[in-house]
Amino acid sequence: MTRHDHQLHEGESLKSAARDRLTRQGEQWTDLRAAVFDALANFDKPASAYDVAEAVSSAQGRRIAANSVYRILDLFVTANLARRVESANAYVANQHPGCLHDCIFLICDTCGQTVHIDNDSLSSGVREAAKNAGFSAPRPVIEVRGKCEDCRD
Amino acid sequence: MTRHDHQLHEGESLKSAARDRLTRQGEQWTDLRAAVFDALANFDKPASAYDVAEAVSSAQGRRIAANSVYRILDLFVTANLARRVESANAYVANQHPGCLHDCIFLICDTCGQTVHIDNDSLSSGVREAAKNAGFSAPRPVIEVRGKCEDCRD
DNA sequence: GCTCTTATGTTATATTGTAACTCAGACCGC
DNA sequence: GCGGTCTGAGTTACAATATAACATAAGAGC
Repeated sequence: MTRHDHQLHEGESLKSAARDRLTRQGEQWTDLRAAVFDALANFDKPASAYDVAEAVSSAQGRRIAANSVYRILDLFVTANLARRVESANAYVANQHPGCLHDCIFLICDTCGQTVHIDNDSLSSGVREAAKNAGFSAPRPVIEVRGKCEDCRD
Repeated sequence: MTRHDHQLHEGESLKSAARDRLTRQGEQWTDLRAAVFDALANFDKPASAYDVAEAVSSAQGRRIAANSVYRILDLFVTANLARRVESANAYVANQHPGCLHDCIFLICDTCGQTVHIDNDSLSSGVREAAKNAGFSAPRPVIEVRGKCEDCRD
Protein backbone atom coordinates (compact mmCIF):
# COMPACT_ATOMS: atom_id res chain seq x y z
CA MET A 1 0.00 0.00 0.00
CA THR A 2 1.26 3.38 -0.99
CA ARG A 3 2.23 5.78 1.73
CA HIS A 4 0.19 8.89 2.19
CA ASP A 5 2.18 12.01 2.57
CA HIS A 6 -0.76 14.30 2.06
CA GLN A 7 -3.07 15.72 4.69
CA LEU A 8 -5.66 13.35 6.07
CA HIS A 9 -8.51 15.51 7.29
CA GLU A 10 -11.21 14.92 9.83
CA GLY A 11 -13.98 16.84 11.54
CA GLU A 12 -13.93 20.58 11.01
CA SER A 13 -10.70 20.36 9.10
CA LEU A 14 -12.20 17.94 6.61
CA LYS A 15 -15.27 20.07 6.28
CA SER A 16 -13.35 23.19 5.45
CA ALA A 17 -11.12 21.33 3.03
CA ALA A 18 -14.25 20.15 1.27
CA ARG A 19 -15.70 23.64 1.20
CA ASP A 20 -12.49 25.04 -0.22
CA ARG A 21 -12.33 22.43 -2.87
CA LEU A 22 -15.91 22.95 -3.98
CA THR A 23 -15.77 26.74 -4.05
CA ARG A 24 -12.49 26.61 -5.89
CA GLN A 25 -14.38 24.81 -8.63
CA GLY A 26 -16.86 27.64 -8.85
CA GLU A 27 -19.59 25.79 -7.02
CA GLN A 28 -21.47 27.16 -4.03
CA TRP A 29 -21.11 25.80 -0.52
CA THR A 30 -24.71 26.09 0.54
CA ASP A 31 -26.28 25.17 3.87
CA LEU A 32 -27.81 22.06 2.44
CA ARG A 33 -24.58 20.95 0.82
CA ALA A 34 -22.77 21.48 4.08
CA ALA A 35 -25.41 19.45 5.89
CA VAL A 36 -25.16 16.62 3.40
CA PHE A 37 -21.40 16.57 3.65
CA ASP A 38 -21.58 16.60 7.45
CA ALA A 39 -24.03 13.74 7.51
CA LEU A 40 -21.99 11.71 5.08
CA ALA A 41 -18.74 12.30 6.94
CA ASN A 42 -20.33 11.25 10.22
CA PHE A 43 -21.29 7.82 9.04
CA ASP A 44 -18.71 5.24 9.91
CA LYS A 45 -19.59 3.12 6.93
CA PRO A 46 -20.87 3.73 3.42
CA ALA A 47 -24.30 5.29 3.50
CA SER A 48 -27.04 5.07 0.93
CA ALA A 49 -28.51 8.26 -0.43
CA TYR A 50 -31.63 7.51 1.59
CA ASP A 51 -29.63 7.04 4.78
CA VAL A 52 -28.08 10.43 4.17
CA ALA A 53 -31.46 11.98 3.42
CA GLU A 54 -32.77 10.69 6.72
CA ALA A 55 -29.77 11.93 8.66
CA VAL A 56 -29.97 15.35 7.06
CA SER A 57 -33.70 15.52 7.64
CA SER A 58 -33.31 14.88 11.33
CA ALA A 59 -30.38 17.28 11.61
CA GLN A 60 -32.39 20.01 9.89
CA GLY A 61 -35.67 19.30 11.56
CA ARG A 62 -37.46 19.22 8.23
CA ARG A 63 -37.96 16.72 5.48
CA ILE A 64 -35.23 16.65 2.84
CA ALA A 65 -36.18 14.61 -0.20
CA ALA A 66 -33.88 11.84 -1.42
CA ASN A 67 -33.95 13.64 -4.70
CA SER A 68 -32.08 16.65 -3.41
CA VAL A 69 -29.57 14.44 -1.69
CA TYR A 70 -28.87 12.57 -4.91
CA ARG A 71 -28.19 15.80 -6.72
CA ILE A 72 -25.73 16.87 -4.09
CA LEU A 73 -24.04 13.51 -3.81
CA ASP A 74 -23.55 13.40 -7.57
CA LEU A 75 -21.98 16.81 -7.38
CA PHE A 76 -19.71 15.66 -4.58
CA VAL A 77 -18.60 12.61 -6.50
CA THR A 78 -17.87 14.73 -9.55
CA ALA A 79 -15.92 17.20 -7.44
CA ASN A 80 -14.08 14.40 -5.68
CA LEU A 81 -15.52 15.22 -2.27
CA ALA A 82 -17.12 11.82 -2.04
CA ARG A 83 -16.94 8.43 -3.63
CA ARG A 84 -19.58 6.01 -4.68
CA VAL A 85 -19.16 2.41 -3.59
CA GLU A 86 -20.68 0.64 -6.57
CA SER A 87 -21.07 -2.78 -5.09
CA ALA A 88 -22.94 -1.35 -2.11
CA ASN A 89 -25.01 1.38 -3.78
CA ALA A 90 -23.60 3.75 -1.22
CA TYR A 91 -21.41 6.74 -0.71
CA VAL A 92 -18.48 7.70 1.51
CA ALA A 93 -16.86 11.05 2.16
CA ASN A 94 -13.41 11.41 0.69
CA GLN A 95 -10.98 11.89 3.57
CA HIS A 96 -8.61 13.89 1.44
CA PRO A 97 -10.47 15.94 -1.10
CA GLY A 98 -8.21 17.68 -3.52
CA CYS A 99 -6.04 14.66 -3.91
CA LEU A 100 -6.83 12.49 -6.91
CA HIS A 101 -6.38 8.84 -6.22
CA ASP A 102 -7.96 5.83 -7.70
CA CYS A 103 -8.92 4.08 -4.57
CA ILE A 104 -9.67 0.56 -3.52
CA PHE A 105 -12.50 -0.24 -1.16
CA LEU A 106 -12.54 -3.30 1.04
CA ILE A 107 -16.09 -3.97 2.15
CA CYS A 108 -16.99 -6.44 4.87
CA ASP A 109 -19.94 -8.55 3.74
CA THR A 110 -20.91 -9.15 7.34
CA CYS A 111 -20.76 -5.80 9.09
CA GLY A 112 -20.59 -3.45 6.13
CA GLN A 113 -17.51 -1.77 7.49
CA THR A 114 -15.43 -0.40 4.66
CA VAL A 115 -11.79 0.50 4.58
CA HIS A 116 -10.23 2.40 1.79
CA ILE A 117 -6.72 1.97 0.59
CA ASP A 118 -4.70 3.57 -2.16
CA ASN A 119 -2.38 1.55 -4.24
CA ASP A 120 -1.27 3.46 -7.25
CA SER A 121 0.64 0.62 -8.81
CA LEU A 122 -2.42 -1.64 -8.78
CA SER A 123 -4.81 0.99 -10.00
CA SER A 124 -2.50 2.16 -12.72
CA GLY A 125 -2.10 -1.45 -13.76
CA VAL A 126 -5.86 -1.64 -14.13
CA ARG A 127 -5.94 1.62 -16.09
CA GLU A 128 -3.19 0.31 -18.31
CA ALA A 129 -5.06 -2.92 -19.00
CA ALA A 130 -8.14 -0.90 -19.96
CA LYS A 131 -6.11 1.30 -22.26
CA ASN A 132 -4.62 -1.73 -23.95
CA ALA A 133 -8.12 -2.97 -24.64
CA GLY A 134 -8.96 0.30 -26.38
CA PHE A 135 -10.77 1.99 -23.52
CA SER A 136 -10.26 5.68 -23.02
CA ALA A 137 -10.93 7.94 -20.03
CA PRO A 138 -11.19 4.98 -17.74
CA ARG A 139 -12.51 5.23 -14.19
CA PRO A 140 -11.36 2.16 -12.34
CA VAL A 141 -13.80 0.64 -9.88
CA ILE A 142 -11.80 -1.58 -7.59
CA GLU A 143 -13.68 -3.01 -4.67
CA VAL A 144 -13.20 -6.16 -2.69
CA ARG A 145 -15.96 -7.97 -0.83
CA GLY A 146 -14.83 -10.15 2.03
CA LYS A 147 -14.75 -10.40 5.79
CA CYS A 148 -12.93 -7.89 7.94
CA GLU A 149 -10.71 -8.92 10.81
CA ASP A 150 -13.44 -8.42 13.41
CA CYS A 151 -16.02 -10.51 11.59
CA ARG A 152 -13.79 -13.46 10.94
CA ASP A 153 -14.57 -16.62 12.89
CA MET B 1 -3.42 -9.74 -20.37
CA THR B 2 -3.07 -13.38 -19.54
CA ARG B 3 -3.46 -15.87 -22.33
CA HIS B 4 -6.36 -18.22 -22.23
CA ASP B 5 -5.46 -21.77 -22.88
CA HIS B 6 -8.77 -23.14 -21.74
CA GLN B 7 -11.86 -23.76 -23.80
CA LEU B 8 -13.88 -20.71 -24.77
CA HIS B 9 -17.40 -21.90 -25.35
CA GLU B 10 -20.26 -20.49 -27.33
CA GLY B 11 -23.75 -21.44 -28.40
CA GLU B 12 -24.68 -25.06 -27.74
CA SER B 13 -21.21 -25.85 -26.51
CA LEU B 14 -21.43 -23.15 -23.88
CA LYS B 15 -24.86 -24.29 -22.87
CA SER B 16 -23.79 -27.86 -22.34
CA ALA B 17 -20.67 -26.80 -20.47
CA ALA B 18 -22.92 -24.78 -18.17
CA ARG B 19 -25.28 -27.71 -17.69
CA ASP B 20 -22.39 -30.02 -16.90
CA ARG B 21 -20.95 -27.64 -14.42
CA LEU B 22 -24.23 -27.12 -12.62
CA THR B 23 -25.19 -30.78 -12.45
CA ARG B 24 -21.72 -31.67 -11.29
CA GLN B 25 -22.42 -29.45 -8.30
CA GLY B 26 -25.52 -31.45 -7.50
CA GLU B 27 -27.91 -28.83 -8.82
CA GLN B 28 -30.66 -29.51 -11.30
CA TRP B 29 -30.61 -28.22 -14.87
CA THR B 30 -34.28 -27.41 -15.18
CA ASP B 31 -36.13 -25.98 -18.17
CA LEU B 32 -36.38 -22.60 -16.57
CA ARG B 33 -32.72 -22.53 -15.67
CA ALA B 34 -31.82 -23.50 -19.20
CA ALA B 35 -34.07 -20.75 -20.52
CA VAL B 36 -32.52 -18.17 -18.21
CA PHE B 37 -29.05 -19.22 -19.20
CA ASP B 38 -29.98 -19.09 -22.89
CA ALA B 39 -31.45 -15.66 -22.57
CA LEU B 40 -28.48 -14.36 -20.66
CA ALA B 41 -25.98 -15.84 -23.11
CA ASN B 42 -27.82 -14.31 -26.04
CA PHE B 43 -27.49 -10.75 -24.81
CA ASP B 44 -24.49 -9.03 -26.28
CA LYS B 45 -24.11 -6.83 -23.25
CA PRO B 46 -24.78 -7.12 -19.54
CA ALA B 47 -28.48 -7.62 -18.89
CA SER B 48 -30.47 -6.65 -15.83
CA ALA B 49 -32.51 -9.30 -14.10
CA TYR B 50 -35.61 -7.61 -15.48
CA ASP B 51 -34.24 -7.69 -19.02
CA VAL B 52 -33.65 -11.39 -18.60
CA ALA B 53 -37.10 -11.90 -17.14
CA GLU B 54 -38.62 -10.20 -20.16
CA ALA B 55 -36.54 -12.23 -22.61
CA VAL B 56 -37.41 -15.48 -20.88
CA SER B 57 -41.06 -14.53 -20.70
CA SER B 58 -41.27 -13.96 -24.42
CA ALA B 59 -39.29 -17.10 -25.19
CA GLN B 60 -41.59 -19.16 -22.99
CA GLY B 61 -44.82 -17.47 -23.98
CA ARG B 62 -45.78 -16.97 -20.36
CA ARG B 63 -44.98 -14.50 -17.65
CA ILE B 64 -41.85 -15.28 -15.64
CA ALA B 65 -41.52 -13.11 -12.55
CA ALA B 66 -38.34 -11.17 -11.91
CA ASN B 67 -38.27 -12.96 -8.63
CA SER B 68 -37.64 -16.35 -10.16
CA VAL B 69 -35.00 -14.90 -12.42
CA TYR B 70 -33.16 -13.39 -9.47
CA ARG B 71 -33.08 -16.72 -7.72
CA ILE B 72 -31.63 -18.42 -10.75
CA LEU B 73 -29.12 -15.68 -11.48
CA ASP B 74 -27.91 -15.83 -7.89
CA LEU B 75 -27.46 -19.55 -8.28
CA PHE B 76 -25.56 -19.04 -11.52
CA VAL B 77 -23.26 -16.49 -9.95
CA THR B 78 -22.58 -18.82 -7.04
CA ALA B 79 -21.91 -21.70 -9.41
CA ASN B 80 -19.71 -19.52 -11.61
CA LEU B 81 -21.97 -19.80 -14.63
CA ALA B 82 -22.54 -16.07 -14.65
CA ARG B 83 -21.08 -12.93 -13.22
CA ARG B 84 -22.65 -9.87 -11.77
CA VAL B 85 -21.43 -6.52 -13.03
CA GLU B 86 -21.78 -4.48 -9.87
CA SER B 87 -21.43 -1.05 -11.35
CA ALA B 88 -24.17 -1.79 -13.87
CA ASN B 89 -26.58 -3.83 -11.76
CA ALA B 90 -26.44 -6.44 -14.45
CA TYR B 91 -25.35 -9.94 -15.28
CA VAL B 92 -23.34 -11.66 -17.99
CA ALA B 93 -22.90 -15.33 -18.84
CA ASN B 94 -19.49 -16.71 -18.06
CA GLN B 95 -17.92 -17.81 -21.34
CA HIS B 96 -15.85 -20.45 -19.65
CA PRO B 97 -17.70 -21.94 -16.73
CA GLY B 98 -15.63 -24.35 -14.74
CA CYS B 99 -12.63 -22.09 -14.87
CA LEU B 100 -12.15 -19.88 -11.86
CA HIS B 101 -10.81 -16.50 -12.75
CA ASP B 102 -11.15 -13.20 -11.07
CA CYS B 103 -12.15 -11.15 -14.01
CA ILE B 104 -12.02 -7.56 -15.00
CA PHE B 105 -14.91 -5.89 -16.80
CA LEU B 106 -14.47 -2.91 -19.05
CA ILE B 107 -17.82 -1.19 -19.47
CA CYS B 108 -18.46 1.49 -22.05
CA ASP B 109 -20.39 4.35 -20.46
CA THR B 110 -21.81 5.30 -23.82
CA CYS B 111 -23.00 2.09 -25.45
CA GLY B 112 -22.96 -0.27 -22.49
CA GLN B 113 -20.83 -2.75 -24.37
CA THR B 114 -18.74 -4.74 -21.95
CA VAL B 115 -15.59 -6.67 -22.54
CA HIS B 116 -14.13 -9.01 -20.05
CA ILE B 117 -10.47 -9.64 -19.56
CA ASP B 118 -8.51 -11.83 -17.22
CA ASN B 119 -5.32 -10.64 -15.70
CA ASP B 120 -4.26 -12.89 -12.90
CA SER B 121 -1.38 -10.77 -11.81
CA LEU B 122 -3.58 -7.71 -11.32
CA SER B 123 -6.36 -9.55 -9.61
CA SER B 124 -4.03 -11.44 -7.35
CA GLY B 125 -2.40 -8.12 -6.49
CA VAL B 126 -5.79 -6.87 -5.40
CA ARG B 127 -6.43 -10.02 -3.40
CA GLU B 128 -3.06 -9.65 -1.78
CA ALA B 129 -3.74 -6.04 -0.82
CA ALA B 130 -7.02 -7.09 0.77
CA LYS B 131 -5.34 -9.87 2.68
CA ASN B 132 -2.71 -7.47 3.99
CA ALA B 133 -5.50 -5.28 5.29
CA GLY B 134 -6.91 -8.20 7.26
CA PHE B 135 -9.65 -9.19 4.84
CA SER B 136 -10.36 -12.87 4.35
CA ALA B 137 -12.21 -14.73 1.61
CA PRO B 138 -12.02 -11.76 -0.67
CA ARG B 139 -14.01 -11.49 -3.87
CA PRO B 140 -12.39 -8.82 -5.98
CA VAL B 141 -14.69 -6.58 -7.96
CA ILE B 142 -12.62 -4.98 -10.68
CA GLU B 143 -14.53 -2.97 -13.21
CA VAL B 144 -13.55 -0.07 -15.36
CA ARG B 145 -15.95 2.53 -16.71
CA GLY B 146 -14.81 4.37 -19.81
CA LYS B 147 -15.38 4.65 -23.51
CA CYS B 148 -14.82 1.77 -25.88
CA GLU B 149 -13.00 2.17 -29.17
CA ASP B 150 -16.20 2.56 -31.18
CA CYS B 151 -17.65 5.26 -28.96
CA ARG B 152 -14.57 7.40 -28.85
CA ASP B 153 -14.70 10.69 -30.77
C1' DG C 1 -47.45 -44.56 -4.33
C1' DC C 2 -45.63 -41.75 -0.58
C1' DT C 3 -42.62 -38.58 1.45
C1' DC C 4 -39.24 -35.29 1.54
C1' DT C 5 -36.85 -31.83 -0.70
C1' DT C 6 -36.11 -28.59 -4.16
C1' DA C 7 -37.87 -25.49 -7.66
C1' DT C 8 -41.13 -22.33 -9.12
C1' DG C 9 -45.36 -19.31 -8.81
C1' DT C 10 -47.62 -15.43 -6.74
C1' DT C 11 -48.16 -11.39 -4.41
C1' DA C 12 -46.59 -7.80 -1.93
C1' DT C 13 -43.27 -4.59 -0.63
C1' DA C 14 -38.66 -2.48 0.18
C1' DT C 15 -34.87 0.00 -1.74
C1' DT C 16 -32.53 2.67 -5.07
C1' DG C 17 -32.61 6.06 -8.70
C1' DT C 18 -34.74 9.69 -12.23
C1' DA C 19 -37.78 12.98 -14.42
C1' DA C 20 -40.54 17.01 -14.78
C1' DC C 21 -41.93 20.93 -13.20
C1' DT C 22 -42.22 24.78 -9.68
C1' DC C 23 -40.53 28.11 -6.57
C1' DA C 24 -37.11 31.12 -4.27
C1' DG C 25 -33.19 33.83 -4.07
C1' DA C 26 -28.85 35.87 -6.11
C1' DC C 27 -27.02 38.53 -9.58
C1' DC C 28 -26.95 41.60 -13.51
C1' DG C 29 -28.11 45.11 -16.79
C1' DC C 30 -30.85 48.69 -17.49
C1' DG D 1 -36.26 49.82 -8.62
C1' DC D 2 -37.66 46.57 -12.29
C1' DG D 3 -37.44 42.72 -15.15
C1' DG D 4 -34.67 38.92 -16.89
C1' DT D 5 -31.77 35.02 -16.14
C1' DC D 6 -29.34 31.53 -13.59
C1' DT D 7 -28.59 28.24 -9.96
C1' DG D 8 -30.19 25.66 -6.06
C1' DA D 9 -33.80 23.51 -3.84
C1' DG D 10 -38.78 21.78 -3.15
C1' DT D 11 -42.39 18.72 -4.65
C1' DT D 12 -44.56 15.12 -6.81
C1' DA D 13 -44.61 11.33 -9.42
C1' DC D 14 -42.68 7.37 -11.12
C1' DA D 15 -39.12 3.89 -12.93
C1' DA D 16 -35.86 0.37 -11.95
C1' DT D 17 -33.76 -2.83 -8.93
C1' DA D 18 -34.13 -6.21 -5.19
C1' DT D 19 -36.13 -9.08 -1.44
C1' DA D 20 -39.62 -11.43 1.62
C1' DA D 21 -43.27 -14.58 2.68
C1' DC D 22 -46.00 -17.94 1.62
C1' DA D 23 -48.43 -21.31 -1.63
C1' DT D 24 -48.01 -24.81 -5.07
C1' DA D 25 -45.79 -27.99 -8.16
C1' DA D 26 -42.37 -31.07 -9.68
C1' DG D 27 -38.48 -34.49 -8.77
C1' DA D 28 -35.57 -37.72 -6.18
C1' DG D 29 -35.38 -41.50 -3.20
C1' DC D 30 -37.45 -45.05 -1.02
